[in-house]
Amino acid sequence: MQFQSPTGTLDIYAPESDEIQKLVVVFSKLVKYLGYKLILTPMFEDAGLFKAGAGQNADVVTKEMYEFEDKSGRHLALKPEGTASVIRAFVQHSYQTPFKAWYLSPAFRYENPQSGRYRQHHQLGVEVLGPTSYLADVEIIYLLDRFYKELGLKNYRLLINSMGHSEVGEASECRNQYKVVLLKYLDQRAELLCQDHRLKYELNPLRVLDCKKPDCVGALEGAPRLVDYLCQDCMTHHESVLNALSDLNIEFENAHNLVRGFDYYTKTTFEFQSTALKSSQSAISGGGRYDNLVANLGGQDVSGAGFGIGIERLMMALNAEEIRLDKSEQYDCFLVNLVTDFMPMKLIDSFIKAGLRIGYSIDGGSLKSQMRQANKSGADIGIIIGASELESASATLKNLRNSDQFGVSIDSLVSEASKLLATIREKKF
RNA sequence: GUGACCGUAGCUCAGUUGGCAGAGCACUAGGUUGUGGCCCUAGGGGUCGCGGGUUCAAAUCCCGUCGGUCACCCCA
Repeated sequence: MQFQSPTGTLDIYAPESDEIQKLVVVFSKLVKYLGYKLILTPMFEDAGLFKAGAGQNADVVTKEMYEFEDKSGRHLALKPEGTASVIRAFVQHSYQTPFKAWYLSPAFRYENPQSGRYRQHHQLGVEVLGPTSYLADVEIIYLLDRFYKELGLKNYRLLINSMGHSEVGEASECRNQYKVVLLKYLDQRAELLCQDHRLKYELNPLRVLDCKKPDCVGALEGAPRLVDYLCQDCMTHHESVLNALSDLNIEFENAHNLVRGFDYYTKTTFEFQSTALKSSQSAISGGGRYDNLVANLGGQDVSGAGFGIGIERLMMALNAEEIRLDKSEQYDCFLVNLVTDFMPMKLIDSFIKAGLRIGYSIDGGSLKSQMRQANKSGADIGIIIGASELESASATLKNLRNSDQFGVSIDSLVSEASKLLATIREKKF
């Protein structure tokens, strides 16, 4: 019986996994400079956590969540996004603020796969908990921009908006005031909206802003804009963020209709899009500020901000720009062993201790066959050990770039190999 | 959940009005004692996604199913 991976899931191996490894290393080094610590949280949580977090209006939670009961009837769900778990851990363990964490985590959503959309994908993300200042927003946006630049990504843009603030049941808050205005506007043009929203725009009028259908886009021309209804505090915050980004020479576009899918965002929301991607999923990261989320999940009144990067989408964007992150060959040296009772692991150990990557044929084979393997492996140096070499406690070192070869004693093999490698690389590169 | 297109060797694909399952690349082994890359020769590898139906005969036609790709909703 053969099995295959479930619909919408990916097996990722070299060379793609090499690039992902590299990308994670770049990211983890970068966030380390600003004090972020890695956090590992469970892949599944109480299903209620995500409902309380991302909200009842988020499709990701209401119709796309992998929910199940475990053997003792607990109602669990595979995490559809990264933030809720981190907040839950923060509250549960009473971590101190300012709290800065980064994560690498799979995320699961039961949706129909298409380009850039899978049932399991992977996210790199950060969360900053505690700070209320606009600087937190600026820092995480800076981080993303810096990250993309270090990867060599060029064709991307930053969309940014402010959602205002909105506490449960507080009609006076600026987002709620805007909602009333928008609703009034939509009421007058309901019949112009797309089929979907014509019926359900009242449920969550903000969602209509996000609609890409021509009907809705047309009906929204001249619609009131959220930024114009921000309260003083939200307005100042928003302007401070934008000014700081300008100061940092980080280009952005005001996206008055950018309303992200999770209910928890307040004030800043943003999205980075790849302009190199032709498919309809061009968002390569998204995030924002969430000042009520910690409290909503049972914690103190603690502000927060964070983002998630879709690794698969970032890979697509890198690919579209023809950026290869890890070009290195598999090995520096390749051991060709012709003596079946010579056990090579000791020799291999001495290469590893010297920091040299060494390949060898585990199952042996003819000289020709092992040389072919050496060639394919991309190694610069071949090390041949046969009966005659063993007799004289030596090995043959071969420069695979120009076919020169010479004998060296086993004792000096590692140092001679390093020396030869250095000369080859100096000439070649 | 909805819709369109597509499933033939590890990969990219050809396969005519239904008539013996193919190519290129990749892989393996050789090309005179122990030398890779180019070249030459040979070889291995396919229940034609799976199940049913029509037919003397199905990769080819019909139905179903699973998978993939892309799009909608929504999102990374």
